[in-house]
Amino acid sequence: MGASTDWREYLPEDLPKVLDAALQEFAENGYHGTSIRDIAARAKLSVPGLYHYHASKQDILVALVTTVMNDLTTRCEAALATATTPQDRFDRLVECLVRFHMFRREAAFVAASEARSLDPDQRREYVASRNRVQAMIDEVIADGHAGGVFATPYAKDAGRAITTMAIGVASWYRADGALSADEVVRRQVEFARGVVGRR
Amino acid sequence: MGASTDWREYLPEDLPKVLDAALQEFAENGYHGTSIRDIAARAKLSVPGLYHYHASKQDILVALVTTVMNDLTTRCEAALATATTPQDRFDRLVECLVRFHMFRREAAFVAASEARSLDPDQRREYVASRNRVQAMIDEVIADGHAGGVFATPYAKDAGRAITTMAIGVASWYRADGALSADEVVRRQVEFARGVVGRR
Amino acid sequence: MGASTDWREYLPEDLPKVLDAALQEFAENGYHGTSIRDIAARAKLSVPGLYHYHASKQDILVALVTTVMNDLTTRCEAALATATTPQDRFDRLVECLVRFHMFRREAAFVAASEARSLDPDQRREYVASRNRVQAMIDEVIADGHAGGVFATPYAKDAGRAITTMAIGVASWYRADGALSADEVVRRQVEFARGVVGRR
Amino acid sequence: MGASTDWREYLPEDLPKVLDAALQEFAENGYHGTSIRDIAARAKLSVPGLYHYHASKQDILVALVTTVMNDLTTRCEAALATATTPQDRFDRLVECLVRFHMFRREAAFVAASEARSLDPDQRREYVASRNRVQAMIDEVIADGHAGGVFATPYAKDAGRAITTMAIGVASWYRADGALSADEVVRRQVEFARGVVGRR
DNA sequence: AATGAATGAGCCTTCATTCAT
DNA sequence: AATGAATGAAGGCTCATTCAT
Repeated sequence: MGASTDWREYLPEDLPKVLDAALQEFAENGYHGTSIRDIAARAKLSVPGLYHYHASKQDILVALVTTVMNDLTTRCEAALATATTPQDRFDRLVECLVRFHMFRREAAFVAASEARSLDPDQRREYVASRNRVQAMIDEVIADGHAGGVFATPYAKDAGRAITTMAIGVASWYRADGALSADEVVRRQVEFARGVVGRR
Repeated sequence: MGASTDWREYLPEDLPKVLDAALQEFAENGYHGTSIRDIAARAKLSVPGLYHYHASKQDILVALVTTVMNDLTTRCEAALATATTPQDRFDRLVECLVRFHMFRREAAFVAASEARSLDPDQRREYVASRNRVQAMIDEVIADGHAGGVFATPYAKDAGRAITTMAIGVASWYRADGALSADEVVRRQVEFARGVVGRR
Repeated sequence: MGASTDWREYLPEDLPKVLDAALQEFAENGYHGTSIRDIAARAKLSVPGLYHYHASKQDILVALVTTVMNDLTTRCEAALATATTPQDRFDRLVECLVRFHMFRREAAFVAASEARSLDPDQRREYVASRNRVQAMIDEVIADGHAGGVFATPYAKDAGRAITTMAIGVASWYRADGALSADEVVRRQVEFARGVVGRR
Repeated sequence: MGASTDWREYLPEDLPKVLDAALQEFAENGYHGTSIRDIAARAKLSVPGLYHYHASKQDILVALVTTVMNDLTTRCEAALATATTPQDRFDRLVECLVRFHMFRREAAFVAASEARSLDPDQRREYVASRNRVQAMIDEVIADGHAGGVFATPYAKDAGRAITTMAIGVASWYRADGALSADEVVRRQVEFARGVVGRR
């Protein structure tokens, strides 16, 4: 399978059952609103059974966030890999961000909203990860501006606006919504293009 | 004081000390991550002293969210009140949303992120409130499109994208940042204009 | 009004409003199940307003129990005062006990059930009071047996059985029940006579 | 072991340690006067250790009351089972009631005095249970009256008086008292016989 | 005489976590 | 590998009581 298509493909998430259970619970009630017993119950495990897989509640959040961010980073890199023109790179990266927040809804949402519940060290790693993705889009926009393609000279602000929009998609998108996934993507990309402007 | 300028003015937030303390704590650690003792300590009160003012932890969150949403709604209505052309209405509403999320940062953030921690009834009220604001922007965009001013036919999607962006500002804006407040507003309005497009 | 009829007469209880409120609450929920706020609310007083009348919650219970026991003792003495024959003394004393537990239902019940919630000193006084009444009936029965009127040689056991029965009346008697008060009294006296036996 | 003697036999109560601890505490200080910490301490458990066995303080009371009432009901039925004549049935039932309140002193006392601390549903069940026992004695007395054995036509009132007396025994009986257990029983049965009268 | 505000101590319950079996 | 039993710490909340006004 070519790397150029990989980043668009979303198989049903295949998390270990503990992480899957934790993901659902964290998405619904937040990290602090979820007890280890809630997770164990959802995973159909006894509490000590759960500790067999993970050393602590924090450890579960870390595993989850790490998995999500790795997935996102890998896909973003793949999305950029095969594109050459700034416009192409921009379009693909935005599409990648949007798709990720559509098809990895809960995971993306939990990572974004529960990052603050991470212990300092892990939070730093998360932030670094986020920043890496943010840097990709900032750079693409700056390049596009330098290349006379994008109007906005505020690459960083525009980049932040665009990632914010993409993250927001995780809050409302449902697979069974009125629009097809591709149409949702198309519109979001169009909005993002509007943010950077044409020259 | 003219109603037309009111919505731009942000005096230092003047919450009762308990609500102020709760606001800071919720903003930093979330509703479930904050204990009633944390709030009492920050408010320099004993725990029962706190219960003298509020019947429960949930009650505090409700008071907070209600205050925020009333403030936001009132300002948005004021922002629209004196404007007539679609473009003007759009610009003012976006400016209003952005300013609110800049100068009522914590409150806006807490309302948005802890709505899920509200009891069902209060959550419904919050959602209704949110929807009222959302309807304002959707309508302005739809009007602008009908009037040949805005390019996008996707009023609802664009509206959602724009409020998402505005909410996002609450996550990073700091009064002591590099840009002046007015410059931040200017750029965000420009991005929002890009989302709906010119015709 | 002659002392000989006094002990049969029960005007509507005329307790100070705080004691009355406390009485109802203690009767319904017990001393430990009642909060000072419950009492204040029922008495339509603020909490400090209540402390204006009584130094403590315990103080209220003491006032209540003391009042009840004084009333009971006085009535029992009055009931015995005008009677001469053992049978007469027995009948009147039993009638007095029964009536008291009918018409001072809550008070008698609270005194009996919450004596254990009294501080040691007050508890001792209560017990002494109870014992005084108990001694009256025991003595009457013993006299009756010595005089060849009552069959039972177990004055103390019979006395205890009879007071127990009388106290029990407070648990079920209602002024609006099927039987007239006098009929209830008549039957209870008959049972008591059965306990001591005829000779 | 013959069913006919079973109901007279009282082995040392063999409650689970938590229930046993709760029983002693409730007997001494009442339900509301007892804290979960008191129970845990007496049971030599930590507080959460206690919650491993029971879901709540109320749950403990329910378990206790249910156990007591089942025991009482079973014994009363057994006591009646082998008797045929009204007098025999009466004697045995009274003996059974008295013995129960002697040898299950605390439990019987707690059930009777803390029924009001039960949640409404459980209270209803308790009352139903009590009523079942009450109905047994009422019926026996009524039968005896109909059969010309007992004088009293007031079966229900007499029944109530007798159960009241029996319950009262729980308040004062001590195994190390002056009288033998059998003598206590004998006297109480004699009193009860007096209440219903001979014909 | 009466009240709003306040508190130390304690309430029942649940937390994340561990350990013997 | 899996579970029942256990715990120190902390959760939200209420207690009886006091004091400034």
